[in-house]
Amino acid sequence: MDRGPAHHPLTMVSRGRRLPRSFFARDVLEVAPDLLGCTLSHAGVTVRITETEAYAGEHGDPGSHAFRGWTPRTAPMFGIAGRTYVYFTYGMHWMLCLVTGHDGGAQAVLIRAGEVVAGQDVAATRRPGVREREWCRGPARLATTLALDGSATGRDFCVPHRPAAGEPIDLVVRPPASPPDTVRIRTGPRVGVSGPGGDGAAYPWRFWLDGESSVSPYRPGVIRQRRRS
DNA sequence: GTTTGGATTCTCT
DNA sequence: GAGAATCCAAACA
Repeated sequence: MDRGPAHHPLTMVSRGRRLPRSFFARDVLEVAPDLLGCTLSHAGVTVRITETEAYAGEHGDPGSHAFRGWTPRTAPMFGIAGRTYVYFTYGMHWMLCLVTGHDGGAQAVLIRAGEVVAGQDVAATRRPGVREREWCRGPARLATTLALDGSATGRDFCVPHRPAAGEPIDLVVRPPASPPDTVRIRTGPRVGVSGPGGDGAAYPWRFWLDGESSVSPYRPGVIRQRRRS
């Protein structure tokens, strides 16, 4: 398969249009790198995606939440591609995943980092005292800057949605403003995944744009010692 | 019912 | 670099 810009899937999508479900209904290992450079808009802030991670779902990926099968929390991952899976972790952080692959395959792309390209004034109010470069440097920071939490999980972002007062705010994923920069895409082990799923040789499923300052630093997964009470 | 550990971030040294 | 913060989902008895 030719992965050059001329035959890149994103060249088939009009600028400014949201990415169609067919873009997400592909294997997660194709979608994750293709999302680099795309923009994500929610609640008045637009972020250009610079780092993603692929999670292959129920079968064959021990690092995925879906590895143990369907649970109420992971239910959105088992739905159709083009929906969100927003989950809570470490007692304080929300993270955004985009569901991909065939229906029920439980594949998802974790959006790890990005660069704010619009709505800087809004972002600044959500990240007071934080330097702009750090606003979306890490999945939980990105979710905070985009005002994403559990109310956004399971939402279909492939269809236009005009929210009424009090309804969730629309989420939109659009293709890059310029042709995809496939040359700069790098791969490596996933961040913070403990156990076999964090094996970079078996699962080099983290993708980022080389040279981007917003890309989060790599940390291997660790088993934390529980605090004594 | 209890226990365990987490796809992280922030602060302090 | 080390350690703390924080609470939920899932596993287990």
